[in-house]
Amino acid sequence: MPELPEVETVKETLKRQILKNRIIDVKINYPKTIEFPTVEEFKKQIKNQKIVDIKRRGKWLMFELEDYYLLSHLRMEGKYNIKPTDTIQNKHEHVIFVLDNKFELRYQDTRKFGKMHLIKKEEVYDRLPLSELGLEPNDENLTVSYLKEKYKNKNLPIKTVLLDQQIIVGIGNIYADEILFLSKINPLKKSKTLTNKQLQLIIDNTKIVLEKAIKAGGTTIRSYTSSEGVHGLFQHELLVHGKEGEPCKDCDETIVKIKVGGRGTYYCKKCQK
DNA sequence: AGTGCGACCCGAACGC
DNA sequence: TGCGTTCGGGTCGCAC
Repeated sequence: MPELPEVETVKETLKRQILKNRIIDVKINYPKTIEFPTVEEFKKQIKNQKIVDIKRRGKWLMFELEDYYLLSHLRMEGKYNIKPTDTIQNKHEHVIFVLDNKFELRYQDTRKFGKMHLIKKEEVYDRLPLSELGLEPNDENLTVSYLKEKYKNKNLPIKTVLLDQQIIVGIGNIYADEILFLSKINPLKKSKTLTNKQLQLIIDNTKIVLEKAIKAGGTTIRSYTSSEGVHGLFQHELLVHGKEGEPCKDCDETIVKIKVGGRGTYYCKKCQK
């Protein structure tokens, strides 16, 4: 389940592997992965493009090519494998980028939820999916007044708005629980009723949780070998998420699980009033 | 406009 | 080699 830290780790790993390689062909085994443009246009346009750089915006991986950006969202289970051309394809490798060095970059996604876009470089930030994204967690413009403005017309629980990628990018279901636990805020609390102090705590803890997870992703990533996938691991220490029935790390109260906006939500009733 | 929910997927976990 | 059902995760599209 890649969230921002996992995407960051994948980005760094791939940069060490495939920069400067040229895509000489692409095979698309599951066409619905390609969201834009059409599969035929996608194939035609990406052919013979060199991979110049790899970036990230929110949870989107951005392969910078010569004329295009290839945007790739891993959703829950997307990962990239780099394998020699003659390696048998496994059944979950849906998009195969044939490189000019006898290797292939293969997008593997068991759940088939991941999406790709191929967009002209000059347009990439001005059109979907990147145009609507909110601030990166480490953006200096992420302030209490920014959140106040964004939250003022919403009547939703803070847990729900933390997942809104149009406000802050990169927070997924797991990290949202962790951020609220550290901030001692009830996930059901309406976001527009939060105090300045609580909003500042959310900002601080968002940065802390995501940066810590990026570091953990960097240290636990499996190194690439020909038979192994390149993918982010999610192995850092979680405080509340998934801990239903276990004692709170702070007060020993039993962690409970509820649904907020349809999403499994874990919290401590005593610490997060 | 904001809000809620089903759809998209399939492996794992669960219930019997 | 048990089998059918439920769940979850991020995002979008649709209905209200």
